[in-house]
Amino acid sequence: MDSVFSDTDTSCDLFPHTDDEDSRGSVRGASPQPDQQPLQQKKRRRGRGRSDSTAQVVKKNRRLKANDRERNRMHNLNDALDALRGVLPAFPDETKLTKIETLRFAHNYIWALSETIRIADLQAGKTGDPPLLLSPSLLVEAPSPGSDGCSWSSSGSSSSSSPAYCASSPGSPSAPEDYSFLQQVPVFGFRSFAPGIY
DNA sequence: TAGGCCATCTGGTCCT
DNA sequence: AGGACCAGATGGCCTA
Repeated sequence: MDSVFSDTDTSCDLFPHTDDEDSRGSVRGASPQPDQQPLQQKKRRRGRGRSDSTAQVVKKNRRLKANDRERNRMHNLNDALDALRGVLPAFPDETKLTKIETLRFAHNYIWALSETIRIADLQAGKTGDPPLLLSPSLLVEAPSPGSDGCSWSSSGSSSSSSPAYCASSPGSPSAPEDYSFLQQVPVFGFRSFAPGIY
């Protein structure tokens, strides 16, 4: 009963007809423009139907092009988000992260990795040994750094300060040697590792 | 069935 | 002028 319009109800395709009444608002009705209606009425009163309709067609075409660009823009954004999901630790049975979860998880993951590097550097400084390489077991299924152009160096900006929305993050090791927060990722899954921002 | 997530449309604003 | 970016609105789909 519901779907009078299919899920792909892109009005671009469904409303090719150039109706004078301009089906705007009949379906969407998103933002009722109080100014628009009087304007149209004013134009209509002038009786220049032909030129006005061409203006409307031009306007409509511009809108359709803008819609298309906006759609592509959002698709690009989603592609970037998918790429980000791809470099995050993943598990087959884990459901796909939502957009906000992906961003939060990536943020916390980067923070955890930089913490690991910072701690390793600290330990290396104490012992005089060369800096420890990250054990693969620490970064469970983590992507190989730099394999996708990511710069992985700590670059001196080892901000150990977890951002405000990471304060309650499980990725806050209680002890300097405690790396378990990274290993917890597969244990508890992403959603526990991607805490809310609040 | 309610709520969350998502895609799309749309108008406004800023930038080139 | 046209494109990019943004935020609000809307409706569909899915899951608990």
